[in-house]
Amino acid sequence: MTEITLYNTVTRSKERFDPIDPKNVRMYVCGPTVYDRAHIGNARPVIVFDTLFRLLRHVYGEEAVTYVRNFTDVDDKINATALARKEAGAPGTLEELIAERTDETIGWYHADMEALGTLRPSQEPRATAFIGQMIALIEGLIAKGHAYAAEGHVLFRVRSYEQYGALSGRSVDDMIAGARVEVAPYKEDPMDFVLWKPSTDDLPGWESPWGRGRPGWHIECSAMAYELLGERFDIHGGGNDLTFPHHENEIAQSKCAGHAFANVWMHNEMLQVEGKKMSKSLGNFFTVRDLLDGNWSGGWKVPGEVIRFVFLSTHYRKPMDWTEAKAREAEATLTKWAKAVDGVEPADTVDPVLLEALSDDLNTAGAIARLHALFKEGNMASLHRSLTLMGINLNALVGTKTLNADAGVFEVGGQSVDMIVNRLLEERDHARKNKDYARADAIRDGIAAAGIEVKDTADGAKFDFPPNFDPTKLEALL
RNA sequence: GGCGAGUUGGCGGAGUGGUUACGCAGCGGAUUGCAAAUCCGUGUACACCGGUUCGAUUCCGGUACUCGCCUCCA
Repeated sequence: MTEITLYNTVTRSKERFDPIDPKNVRMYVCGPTVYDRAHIGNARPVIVFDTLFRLLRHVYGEEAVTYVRNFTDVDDKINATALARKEAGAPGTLEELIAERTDETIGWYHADMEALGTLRPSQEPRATAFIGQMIALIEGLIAKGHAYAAEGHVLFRVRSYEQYGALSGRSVDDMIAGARVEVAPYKEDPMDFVLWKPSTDDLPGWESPWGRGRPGWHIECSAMAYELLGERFDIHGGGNDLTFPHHENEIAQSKCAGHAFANVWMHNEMLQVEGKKMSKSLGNFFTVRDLLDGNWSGGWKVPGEVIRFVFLSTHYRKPMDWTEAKAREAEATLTKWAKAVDGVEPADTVDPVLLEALSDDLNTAGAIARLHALFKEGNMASLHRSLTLMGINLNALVGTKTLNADAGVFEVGGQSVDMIVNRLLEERDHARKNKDYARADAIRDGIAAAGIEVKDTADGAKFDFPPNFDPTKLEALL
């Protein structure tokens, strides 16, 4: 049995992973709040934990691993989005808005994440399907003195849980000294956080012992993890920004409810773009869809496999910088490998060096170094198998773009650009055959002036349209 | 202010108490009408200051800088 080592935030060290039950390995990862498209920062935990999911399935068997990732579909931001849409006169109820994002077949989230080569989790619960369980959990906490109702709210009594702060390494007193905690009149203590809050008639709400209301954010995950994975499970994951308060609060709620909860806590580091925190004001905020569609500062369509590869090239516990240069490099590497493994059957067994790297706290960068080595050794069957294990499917990258691809949208003088370039390249071919290299190079240089690079391959001349392509320059050649 | 993470060659990015990471770029060569692609070869870097040690980039302490969290942002 392959030994897996994982870094546990609780102990701040790498530990050997010992599943509670090797035939039933359980992992919970906090999923998205579906108020908008997933941005590329959201994609990091999705890719990281998908890679872990694949590794666990490889080691313990596909049927032995349960991976739960929730949708938070009750939240103030969602309400705000729905309200904004209503005020703009756009059709669609709140429920339709949520479905647009989460639906199994048409939802944005699945479409975007699957483009990144991620498997569907075993279960993807929506928080609103577990309101009853949340209420039961809250009632239990009240009965044990860990929570109290006040003015339609129910609050968790943080001081009643001595271990509070253990995960994030901070003390309650220090946090209060930070003076940024919300002080509401109904709170016994400034640190107490909301388990349940009242809803007005125009907001989503459910009947409860404390009146019509909706759950707080943290209780959702405690309730769903307990319901779907049991009172004790193996791994709980999420972004490092969730460590506090979200995960700290989950632990407090679940432990006080009498659950052992998660053994290992894993957190991925944050992502930046071109060296800066992603933000709309800096113009470096992209959704996954923006990248896939070429609607970002790089201006070109980044294949999902390339996005995945860029993410995997940095260890998950280190800050990662998304840059166009990295995306270019990744694309070049994957294109090279795609040609190499095209038509090659994957090996039956996984390369042990690669598996060892992945098993060492998901050392994906080390694993990629091994991929390079396999390529250099010419072991394409093993390379293919390794890529598959890491969720990198290169089928979409096989073959270069040829003359007719993506070209029809440009027109010069009423003729489509692919027609023009095709004709010019035919003329160039003719010139080359007649050893009229001056004419051949003049044509290539002319096309290059428009930003199109022409390369001769074994299958004839090929070219790509770069982002700075300027079709008007072709007029000089007509 | 409190807590935490990080600082590796031109760039990206692993790892290790003493031996080449790896990739990209660059440089040299092969091949090619010329380019491109491909192939071969080529690079002793680990923020700073102390300490431990026979020996530290790797362990310990401090300094500087960067970043994150402390606001229901992955």
